Amino acid sequence: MRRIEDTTRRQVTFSKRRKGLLKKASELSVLCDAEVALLVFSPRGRFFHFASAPSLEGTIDRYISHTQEAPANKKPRELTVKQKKLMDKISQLQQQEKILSEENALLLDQGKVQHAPIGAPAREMNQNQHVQDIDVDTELVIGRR
Amino acid sequence: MRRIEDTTRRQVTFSKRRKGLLKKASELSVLCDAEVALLVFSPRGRFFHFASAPSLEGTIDRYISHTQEAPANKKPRELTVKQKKLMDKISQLQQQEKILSEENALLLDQGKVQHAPIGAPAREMNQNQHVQDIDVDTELVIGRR
DNA sequence: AAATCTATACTTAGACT
DNA sequence: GAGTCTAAGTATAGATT
Repeated sequence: MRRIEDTTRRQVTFSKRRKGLLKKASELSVLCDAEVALLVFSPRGRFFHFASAPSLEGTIDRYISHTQEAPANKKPRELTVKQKKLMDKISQLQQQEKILSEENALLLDQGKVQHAPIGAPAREMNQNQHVQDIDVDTELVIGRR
Repeated sequence: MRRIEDTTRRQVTFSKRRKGLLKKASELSVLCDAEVALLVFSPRGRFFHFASAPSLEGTIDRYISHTQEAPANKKPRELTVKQKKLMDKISQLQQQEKILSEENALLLDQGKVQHAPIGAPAREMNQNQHVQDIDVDTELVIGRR
């Protein structure tokens, strides 16, 4: 099976098979109670799709969630530099969050009890400021239309 | 055309038609030089897919870019699904951090207490549950483990 | 580009392994 | 669950409008 070289024949075949594929996708979802999403870009960039769920985005989101639950096959070597930066940012934020949580817990404790717990005061408060800001453009976050 | 009620028949049909659908998706992409992505969730949540492009996420990204109309809004053309997830996670963490910071400031002000030593385990601080946890695979984090 | 027609190839339900 | 077989139904290439 090869690409159809004749442009006219290819376009006609694309139209016919696309229609058939969409129909079969629909049938699978109905007969078998499956959630099906189909995305097709023509060679010239026109977009066609089918989604059995109320929205295509819904199924895409489900896929995204699904992949998050399967961490086993992820390889760090596939990551782009940008993604590394984002994950460093996450690490940093998680660290800050941990520090703030601990601090809050202690403050709450002090409020109830009359004195601070007798723990080793390892760090100072303004240690928080020492966490370097990683310059990730979080303006980009929106993403889901 | 209706859902097949008999469980065994439905499962067999799902298996057969799924295979046929994936094949036809592949054929369309090859014969007509189209970019095709197919996502299928079985009734029990198992995931199957086909992608003619190197990755399913690539086609999803193309769709996302495609739906982003306005050029006025500077949209990331190359935003991958992974990056989307990471940035969602960052948003979430930033939100949590803000909440914690405010709470912290409030506690300091109210109690007029000294800076607390850091390091005690955080307890009973998880009233912040209204921030929904986005399940990003932080196993991917590099160089922090 | 799309609709119709038709011969043929392909897919598939059901039964069985 | 997956592979095989087969009859019957379906999809589709090519021609035509």
